[in-house]
Order: sequence, then structure tokens, then C-alpha cells
Amino acid sequence: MAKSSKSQFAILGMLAILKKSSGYDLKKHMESSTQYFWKETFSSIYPVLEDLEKQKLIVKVKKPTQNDRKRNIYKLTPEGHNTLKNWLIQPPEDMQLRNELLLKLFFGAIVPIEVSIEHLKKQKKELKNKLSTYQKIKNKLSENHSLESLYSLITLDHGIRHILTSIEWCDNAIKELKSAEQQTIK
Amino acid sequence: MAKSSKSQFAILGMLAILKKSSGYDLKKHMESSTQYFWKETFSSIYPVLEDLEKQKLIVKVKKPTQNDRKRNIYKLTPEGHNTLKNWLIQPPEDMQLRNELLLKLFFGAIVPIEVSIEHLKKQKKELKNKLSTYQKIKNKLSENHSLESLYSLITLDHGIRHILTSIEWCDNAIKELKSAEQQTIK
DNA sequence: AAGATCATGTAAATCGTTACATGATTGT
DNA sequence: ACAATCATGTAACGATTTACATGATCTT
Repeated sequence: MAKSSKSQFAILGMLAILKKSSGYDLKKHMESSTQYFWKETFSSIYPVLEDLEKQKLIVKVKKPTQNDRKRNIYKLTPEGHNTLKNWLIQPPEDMQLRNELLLKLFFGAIVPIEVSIEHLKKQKKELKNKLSTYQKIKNKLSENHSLESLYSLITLDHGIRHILTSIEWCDNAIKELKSAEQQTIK
Repeated sequence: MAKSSKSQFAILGMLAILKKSSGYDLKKHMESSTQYFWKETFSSIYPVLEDLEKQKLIVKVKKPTQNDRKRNIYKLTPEGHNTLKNWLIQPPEDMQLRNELLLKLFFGAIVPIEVSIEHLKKQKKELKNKLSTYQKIKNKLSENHSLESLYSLITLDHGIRHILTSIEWCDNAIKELKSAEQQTIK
């Protein structure tokens, strides 16, 4: 029934950073921070929280104020902290990735060149939008000088650098394809 | 029973490029071409091939020579070609990615800074190995001047650019963390 | 009063990976 | 003969996404 492995640690980690949180807030927080490299859905969060509680890695916090919404707020137990730390020191695994754009480009010779060019243009537009979002987040984060925000900045910087690289790659790929197109017409 | 969606098209596409192939060769081919952004296992390939055959998108090829190994060789049917083309012209979806290294770095403040630095150093080493492999493949591919190899080069170029960017990011992140380490010691 | 969003969950479908299983063929 | 690798598959498991379901609370 319960979910396991990676999702567990993501949720445990977020909970460690937020000190205490509900499943709902956990998700909202991930959306504005780890979304780019890690996301969870409610359908995984709630069962995982239940499971973590059963494992005594987290506990429900008694609400100090009574006029709070009916929601479950959790925090890590000392065992939860240890479990998280043990996971953090293990070398991360490279996770398999699938990139549909690249797959379609790889098969590009089967369809007209314009199809691939269009895919690339669309991708570039989306990347530019993402870039400006990330830049804004970076500006806000840069004001903060805690160690925690340094780690946020490092992961964000990964995103920005890769987006910039992707945009350059798109431009170059479009250029190459257009020149190939010219040659086949002649 | 059968596998579906993305895997189907990946296999259909590879089959289109190879003209005809066995499941085994399909896999070997992907290992030396699409591995970086798309891989399939035998456990998905064989059921998908069976399923594609049932859908009449591919057919078994009668072997011309008798001294061939006992293996099933498939090729696309006209319907298979159409199905593939229809998929290729649809805008690719951005697929969700999970990056465990980034997740662990994001939670970096929970463990000593050296832990994160070690993760980054290990990552950098792996990236350098990958880079030299990709460079070699690129050199070989560059000799060929077909349209098909242009598409291969474009996807490979994506890989190379992103690896270079990742290495730079690793270096920078390590630098930032070391400087933060100095400051916390003082 | 209505609509947005807060808040938590279940069930089913999908999907992919790992382990298991088997046997033929080729090269040394 | 033996090892490598060719070649095809099944079964079980693990994990995630989508759809479904419900109701409270806040805002206008």
C-alpha cells in the first residue's frame, strides 16, 4: 500500500527543511523550489506521510492554536533525521531519463525537416519562458545569505545553466537543419 | 500484457531506421545511439514487438537465407509508417525528470558540506568519462554526411553540450561550497 | 450564495525494472 | 568442451499518474 524509496526521502527532506508542514504545504513548497528536478503529487504524498508515521520517522504535531484548519501537520522524529542523513550521504544514483524531443529528432529523417524545426522552435520558446521565471527566483534567493539558500541557489543555477545551453543548442540545431533543407532543395 | 505508448514509438522508430531488425539487434542499436536519452530493456521490447505485430504495424520478415539464427526479424508495414509519422509530427511532451543529485544537494544543509562536495566530485568524474565516450562517437559520426547522421549528431550534440555545462556547474558549485566552508570555520 | 482554493484521501490504470528461466550458437 | 553472447521470453514487483471522491473554508 505505501509508497517507498525516493519519494519517501524527498518528503522527509522537505519536512526537515520546513521543520513542520502539512502534506498540502509540502506540495506547494516543492512547486516553488524543487519542481524543476523533483515533484510529487498528492496521491503519493499522503500515503507516504502515513507510511512514514507508521515507521516512526515523523509524528503529527499537536496544533498549538485551535483556530487552525483541520489538517495534519508533521515533523521529523530523531529517527527520521537519522534516516534522512544516512540517505543523504549515500552517493546519488544517476536516474534514467527519457527525452521525447530528442527521440523525435533522432527519427527526424522520417518526416519533413520543417517538422523538426517546428519542434525546436516551440521548445526554445518554452525554455525562454522558464528562463525568465528562474531568473526572477534567483534574484529573490540571492538576497538571502543563509547556507540553506546557497544550496537552493546551486540547484537553481543548474537549471539556469542547462536552460541556456538548451537554447544555444536549439539555435544551432535549427541552423543546421535549415542549411540541410537548402541543400536538399537544390 | 503488452507495453505501450512511448516505448511503442521508440521501437517503431528504431525499426523504421534499421529497415528491419530483431528485438535483440534493436536493443544493441539503441545502446549505441539513443542510450543517452532513451533506453529500452528486453522485457519491454519483446512484448511491445508482439503487440505491434498484433496491431499490424509491423510484420515478421521471411528470412531469405536458411543459415540464419532462429530469430524474429520485423519490419514496418505501411500502417506502421503512418502511425509513426503521426506521432512524430505531434509536439513532444516535456517529460518529468528526477535528479537525485540535485535533490540531495537541495537538502545539503542537513549534512556536512564535505558530503555535498564529494557528491559533486564523483559526478564530475563520471561526466568526464561520458564526455570522452561521446566525443569519440561524434568523431565517427561526423565522417558520415547523410541526413540521418545529421539528426544523430544533433541529439549527440545535445548530450555533449549538457555534459560540458554540467561539468562547469560542478566546478562552480564545488567552489561556492568550499568558500562557504571556510566562512563557517572562521 | 457562489466560486476558488484548501485539504485529504482512494482506486484503478499504467508503466517500467528486476529477477527468473531457457536454450542455441559461435569462437577459442 | 567451455565461455561468451546470441536470442527470446515470463512473472513479480515497485512505483507513479490519473481519475475519482468528498467536504471545509475563505473571499467576494
